[in-house]
Amino acid sequence: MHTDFSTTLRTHRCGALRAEHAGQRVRLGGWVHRARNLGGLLFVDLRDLSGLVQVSFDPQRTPRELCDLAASLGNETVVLVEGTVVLRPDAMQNAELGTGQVEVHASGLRIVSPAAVPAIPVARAKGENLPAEDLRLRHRYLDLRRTELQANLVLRHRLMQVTRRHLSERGFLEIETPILTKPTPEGARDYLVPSRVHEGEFYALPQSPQLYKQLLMVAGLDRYFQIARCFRDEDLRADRQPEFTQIDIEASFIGVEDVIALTEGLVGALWREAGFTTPAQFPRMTYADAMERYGCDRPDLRYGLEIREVSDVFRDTEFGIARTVLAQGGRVRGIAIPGGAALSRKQVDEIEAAAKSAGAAGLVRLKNNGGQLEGPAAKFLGEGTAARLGLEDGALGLYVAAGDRVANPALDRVRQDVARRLGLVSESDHAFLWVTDFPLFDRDPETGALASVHHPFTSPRADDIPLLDTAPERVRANAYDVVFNGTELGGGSIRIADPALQSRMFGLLGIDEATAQARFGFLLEGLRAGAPPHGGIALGFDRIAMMLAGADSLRDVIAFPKTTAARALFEGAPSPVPPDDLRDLHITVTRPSA
RNA sequence: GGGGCCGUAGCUCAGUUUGGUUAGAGCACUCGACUGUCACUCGAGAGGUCGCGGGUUCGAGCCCCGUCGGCCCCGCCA
Repeated sequence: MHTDFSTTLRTHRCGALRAEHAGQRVRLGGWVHRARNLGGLLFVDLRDLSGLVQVSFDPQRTPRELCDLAASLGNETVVLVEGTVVLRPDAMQNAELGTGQVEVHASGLRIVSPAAVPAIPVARAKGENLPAEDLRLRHRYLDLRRTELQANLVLRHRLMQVTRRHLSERGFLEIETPILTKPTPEGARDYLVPSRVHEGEFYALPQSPQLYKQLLMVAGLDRYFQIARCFRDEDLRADRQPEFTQIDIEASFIGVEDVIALTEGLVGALWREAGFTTPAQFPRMTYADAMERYGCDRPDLRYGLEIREVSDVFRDTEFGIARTVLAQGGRVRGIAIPGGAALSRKQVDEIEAAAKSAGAAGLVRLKNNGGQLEGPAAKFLGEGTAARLGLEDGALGLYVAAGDRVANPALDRVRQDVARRLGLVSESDHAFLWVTDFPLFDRDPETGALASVHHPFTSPRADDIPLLDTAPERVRANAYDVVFNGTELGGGSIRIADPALQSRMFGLLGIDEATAQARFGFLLEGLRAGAPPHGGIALGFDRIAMMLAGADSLRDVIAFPKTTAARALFEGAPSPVPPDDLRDLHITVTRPSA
C-alpha cells in the first residue's frame, strides 16, 4: 500500500500523522473541517481524504498575523499549513481520532481558496440527520466530502482493482465493447441515441455487452471480462439505477461447473478485500427446490421458515377454502413459525396484508396454544393435526391455499416479513447460494406464449433437449444465479454454440427467421463461423459494493447517481436541447396537447 | 402507469390533530467575550414566498383541488 503522499506542496496527508512523526516539520493541505477559538488559543481541524488532524495556533509561539488569519477561517476553506508535529500531553489526547496523540503547531498558513458557507453541512453535529437526499445530490461535491461516502468510493475502487487482478491472473482479457450499439427489441427499454449522419436511425446504449462478449468467444479471445457500464430505461428503486456497472465475464471451452468455481473465487476475493470471509464453495439449490421451499428464486438462507406443503392435512375436511382450491388442483402450503403465537393479532393482520398485496386471497392461521389448535380452520381439523403440521406448542402456522403462481410470491413475502418481525435476520451473517437449473422458458399465463427466463442465447440442458418440442416449459437451462442474503448478485448461463439450435430457439420464442436475422443476424452469422462452447456470468458491481460498504442505497456507492425519477440533480440532466441541435439530428419533439 | 410518505430559516426539525396575537428551537452564519479545546463555552444579532398555483373562510403553515420535487413500494427491469 502506497503511503508516501508527499508532493511539492505537502509532506504528508493530514490523517497520517502519528506519535512517530513528533518533532518533524510538516506541510499539509486540506479543508478547514471545524475551528475552535478559545480566545487567543485556536484549534483548526484540518481534513483531507485520509482524515483529520488538529492544528493549533497559540499566541505565545505563533506570530500575531498568523493567529488573526487563522481566526478568520471559515469552514471548508482550503489551506496550506506549515508546522511542527508535537506529541500532545496525556490529558489532551483524543482517542477518537487516528491522529489524536499529536497536533501540529502552526508556523505558516496560506489560504488557497476561501469557501462559501456550505449549502449543506460537511461537519455534522453528533446525532444530526443527514440533509435531504435531493440536497445531497444537488451539492454532491459537498456530500462527497463526508468520510462515509469517501470510504465507500475507496472501497469501490479496491473492489474494482481486485476484480481486475483476480481475472487478469486467470488469463481473462479486459476488452471494451461499444457504448453505441444496436437497439434490442426485447427486454428492458433502451436508451436511444439519434444518428446525425443517418437520418431517422438510432443507436442504443447497451443493456449488457451480451452479444459482443459471445462474438469475442467466436473470435477466439478465449477469456474476456469487462467492468461494463450498462443502461436500462426502466423505473428506479433503491437498488436500481438507469446506468449501472456489471462485472461481465465470458469464457470458452467451459461448462457450468467452471463458471461456478470461477465465480466463487472472484466473490471470495471481493469479500476478503472488504474484510469478510466466504466459504470455498457455496451451497447449491435447484430452481424447483428454491420455489418449493422458499417461494422465490433467490431465497435468503440466513433463517429457516421453510415452506411445507400440508395439502394432505386439509384433504377430505369440510374447510371450504381448502376444499375448493384442492379440487381445482391447487395446494395448501405454508410456514410453521416456532414461537409465532406471540405475534399479536395486529401483527398477523399486517403480515396477511403483505401476502394479499402479493396476490394471495388471505392466510389460514393456526396456532398451537398448549397443545390446543386454535384458529378459524381448527374446528375442521382432527386430533393430532398440530403434529402433522409441525406446529409445536407456541407455534403459529400461516398457510396459503392457491396455485403455486399465487402462493409462491405470497409465501415469500410472509417468510421475509415474519423473519424481520421476529428478528431472525442477522446482518452479520453471509449466506451465499447458487440457484441452478432454471427453466429455459416461462409461459405467459394470458397469451400462452413462451418467453426466455434468462435470455434467448441460453442453452438447454442436454438431457432436456428432447422436451423442446413436446413440453418446452419443462426444459431446464444451463443457467445459474448466485445469491447473497436474499439478493441476486448475478447470473449467467452456458450459451448456445450451435447455430441450428439457436435458430430453433428463436422459433420456439415466436421469432421468425426474418426477424431473428434483423435483430440478431450478426450473432447467428458468428455462430455459423465456428463457435466454441462458451458461457459466463454478469455480477452486479454496484450492488456488491453497496452490500460490502454496508450502504442502504446504491446512490451511496456511486459518485454521481440519478434520482428515482432518473434525473441527475447536480448537473441537471436530462435537459432540453436547442432547436438547431434537434434539427441536425432530424428529431422533432411533440408534446401531448393540453 | 398505480399506491404510500415527505416538503416550514442555509441545514436538521417542532408547530398542522381542534384554522385565530408578531411562525419557534438546535446547528450554521455575523458581532462580542473567553489561552487546552476536540459537537469548546457564554452573550447578542441577522436570517422565512411555511415547495408552487388556485379555492373555501372574517381569517389558512394548518382545510379542499391541482401542480412540482424527493424518497419507498407495485407494475416494469429478456
